[in-house]
Amino acid sequence: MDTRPAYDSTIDLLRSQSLSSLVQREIERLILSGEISAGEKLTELGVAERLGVSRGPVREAFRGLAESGLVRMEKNRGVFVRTVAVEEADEGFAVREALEEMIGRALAESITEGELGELRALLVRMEKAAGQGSVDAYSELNFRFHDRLVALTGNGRLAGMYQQLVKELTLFRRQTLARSETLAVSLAEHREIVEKIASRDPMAAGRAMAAHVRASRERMHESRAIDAGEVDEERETQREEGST
Amino acid sequence: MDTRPAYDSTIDLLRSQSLSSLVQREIERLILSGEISAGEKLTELGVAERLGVSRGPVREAFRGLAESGLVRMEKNRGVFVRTVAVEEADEGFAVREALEEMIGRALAESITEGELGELRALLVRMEKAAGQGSVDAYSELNFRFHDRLVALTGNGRLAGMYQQLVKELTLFRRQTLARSETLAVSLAEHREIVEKIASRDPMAAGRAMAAHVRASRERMHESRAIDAGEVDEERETQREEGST
DNA sequence: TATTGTATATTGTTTGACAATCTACAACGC
DNA sequence: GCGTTGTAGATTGTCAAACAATATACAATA
Repeated sequence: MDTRPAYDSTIDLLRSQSLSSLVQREIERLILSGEISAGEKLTELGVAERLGVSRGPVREAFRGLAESGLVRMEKNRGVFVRTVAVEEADEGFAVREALEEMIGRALAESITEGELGELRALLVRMEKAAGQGSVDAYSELNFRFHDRLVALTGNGRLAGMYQQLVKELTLFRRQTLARSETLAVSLAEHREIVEKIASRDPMAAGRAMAAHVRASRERMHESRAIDAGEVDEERETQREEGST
Repeated sequence: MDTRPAYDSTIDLLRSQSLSSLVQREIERLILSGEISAGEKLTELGVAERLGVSRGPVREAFRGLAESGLVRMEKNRGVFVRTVAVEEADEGFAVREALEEMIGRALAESITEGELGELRALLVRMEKAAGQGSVDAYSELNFRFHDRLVALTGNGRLAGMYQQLVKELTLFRRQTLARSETLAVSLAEHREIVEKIASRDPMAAGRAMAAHVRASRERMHESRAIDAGEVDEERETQREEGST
């Protein structure tokens, strides 16, 4: 009865992964990609039918998502995709600043020439995307850049917390640097980061990372201010979120 | 706000909390208090009968606990209380160092005289406990001290991540500074922290916090080394963990 | 001794059931 | 008209029973 393309090799996957985990990951994907928007209510039956499973695994997935902060469960009312207020986003940015500073310091001491080359290759691609004003491509590379940095530290716990934070901030707004004017600025900051890491100066690298996060947060606030001005009568939760 | 013994008015609680949440919190308590020890296998039926509920809520609780990192789920094998290797604990300490540094910096800029008094009162009690060589009392106060610090930052996200980390480190070893000889050293570090925060020097306060975490990690390693020497033929997972 | 087979326990998932609660809406009284 | 009350329907929270799939322990076999 259920021959949809996306769920073909389900059998193989179920040999190693529980169905609940797959459901959880799928819902997470739907949320982070924006196919399910913030604030939206999720019904057990609705998700269960959409994915072709029963209520049980869906309930379990909900609990996992709630624990990771992507949804909010209200007893007898349902689960809602979490909405992140700007104040919460600021808190997240503050923590991220501390983590990125730590990443910068660590990498300045441990990075290899090969890894530096990898980062510089990413920079080249970011430069190209920025030159073309391609916000989507740049954002994707930007994400990859930071993800790679934290991975290079070799600290799994750090990477886990970092990604948890990024998910939340993604939830807040999927286009932090939506304006193509800011791409060049952002790119320069990334160059500075790589440069400081390459100089093997932990404090300088940490400062560059922290400064970048602070600047990102500022850009986020500016974007918000601009949007608020344009829309004027702003109804934040209902506004259409542009696709990426 | 919630000063009831524990299981007084279960009915009231169920009005606002789902049974799964309560089960999850109870299992978490059992784990962190050591009543369930690291590495132990938890069966759905066993926990369900122990708490007088059915398998469903227990499964959900397990998923929540797995997401928060306290248990590990292996498909078709069961859930196990997570064991934290020393390498993982080190990763945790590294992240905690970054977070505590952030806390120190923030508090140096925002703390009030009243809050400082509160911290100094805690220091007095810690001094007393250290003087009596009461490791248990000191550890408890130590925990309260740091918990209070992060709360004073007003950054909820930071507090959340911090507590998540502390839970994991608790899981690793419930007695980090088990040796009464180190209490005085630890106390001095805490005094230094309060002093630097009081001096309103963010960088100095951050450094004091970071240094304290590094020293704590060192003490943890020393304790381990001593234990290993005593036990010699060390079988880490089976060794008796001292109460508290 | 190593391998294979088998019994048992546990997990993973489904289904059905039902009480509790929320939500929306209609009926009612003022 | 407007606030209150009542009711119906939907959804959640929990339980229970069932069964396939898998893991584990142990016996049988080569």
